[in-house]
Amino acid sequence: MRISDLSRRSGVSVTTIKYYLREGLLPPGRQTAATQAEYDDQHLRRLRLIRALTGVRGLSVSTTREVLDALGEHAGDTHTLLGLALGSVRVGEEPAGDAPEAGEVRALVEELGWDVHESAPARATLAETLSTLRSLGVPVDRHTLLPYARLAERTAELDLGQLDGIADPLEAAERALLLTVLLEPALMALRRLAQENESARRHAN
Amino acid sequence: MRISDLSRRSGVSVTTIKYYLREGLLPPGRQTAATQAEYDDQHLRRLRLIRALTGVRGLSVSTTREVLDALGEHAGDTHTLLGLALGSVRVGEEPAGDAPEAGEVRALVEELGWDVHESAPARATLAETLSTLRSLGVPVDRHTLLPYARLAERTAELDLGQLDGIADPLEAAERALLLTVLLEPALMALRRLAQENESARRHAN
DNA sequence: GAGTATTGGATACCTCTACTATCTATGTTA
DNA sequence: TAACATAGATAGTAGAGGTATCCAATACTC
Repeated sequence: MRISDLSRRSGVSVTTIKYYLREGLLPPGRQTAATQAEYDDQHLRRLRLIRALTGVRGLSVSTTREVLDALGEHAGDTHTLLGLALGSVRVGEEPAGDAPEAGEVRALVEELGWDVHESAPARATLAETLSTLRSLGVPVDRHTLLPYARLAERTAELDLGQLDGIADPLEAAERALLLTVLLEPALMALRRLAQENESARRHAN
Repeated sequence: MRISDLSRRSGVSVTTIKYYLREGLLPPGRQTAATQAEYDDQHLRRLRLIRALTGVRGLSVSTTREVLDALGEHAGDTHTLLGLALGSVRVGEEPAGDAPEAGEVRALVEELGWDVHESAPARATLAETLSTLRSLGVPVDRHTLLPYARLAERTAELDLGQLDGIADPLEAAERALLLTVLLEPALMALRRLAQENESARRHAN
């Protein structure tokens, strides 16, 4: 398959594909001559994945590259991979600009009895959200978050349940990534609809 | 309060405040002379809100403006307001580029017994996600989403429960907005941590 | 085997977003 | 009254995410 075929079958322009190649999102094709290279179904699949992550979820090109690199490196290690996706990716070490709420997040995690890495970026996200909401006068603390966390546990069970029975580790890793990242807007959309419904119910009384 | 005080107390530079004024994110101050205007605590509050929406949640300036406008217009109408936030805002009419999955989303909503607007943008988000995941070979349908939706119902109950006992309608509207939009990254962070925990549990067996 | 089209690779350019800087006429403050 | 702040206008900037063009080498088409 040449670049024009790849373009036609993916709906992505040749210049954009070249851009992705330059940016290292897409691995180079197999060179058959000085000005010719062969691409295969892996490339097509990767290209669709790129468009899904940048389009649906709005990941930046550089974040997408990190996620895809991690996918390749940790293909056998679904457990590690699950900690890597989303905007809060930061595969390497992060600055960790500690919010004062970090301790409260730790207490929450302890109360939940969760076994999660101390360095998980999601912890910082939680602390930052708590801090921001409080500065705006919204009273939230770990007791507010606890019931949400219990629901998150059940969500995670559903997520992991969907990976059962996938033998190929690369495929399992890729599916984990897709379910984690691409399902996010869908879950938020469901929440929005549920809020509307719940609001209607309450006003009906 | 003059613009420099507003800047100092909010941590936002004077030039950026001027930019927000120009863009209509921040209402103009009360003019006291040709080159002087007074700002008050409302402006400070609004400014903090702007930074929270654009910073934490990453909303664009134009989306933020739409959300804030909606906040003012529908202050008394929390029910309507709840349908407006997030990246999928689109307060006005949207193009509605129907995915073929729209019918499936309708069936799901019906099965759930939810009372939600036919035009809710979250429906399109769901349909688009289904479509994208399928094109990548992930088998998802409304039966997959149903248990997630049940959890979303319980999340929405928690959300709405936090608005109880707020008398002032503008305040209730603002809090609804904050909880809907700013809690999103936190909920996704909880899900990530829960996934990690669940993954660890399963591997321990 | 000639002529036309396509390709990989390099470089320049473009559009949009979110600011940032500068200028001017007017005000305020010490 | 001199130094400094302010509103409002206009222009400039940096980064992201492409897009367009050029070139020499190669591949199909007759």
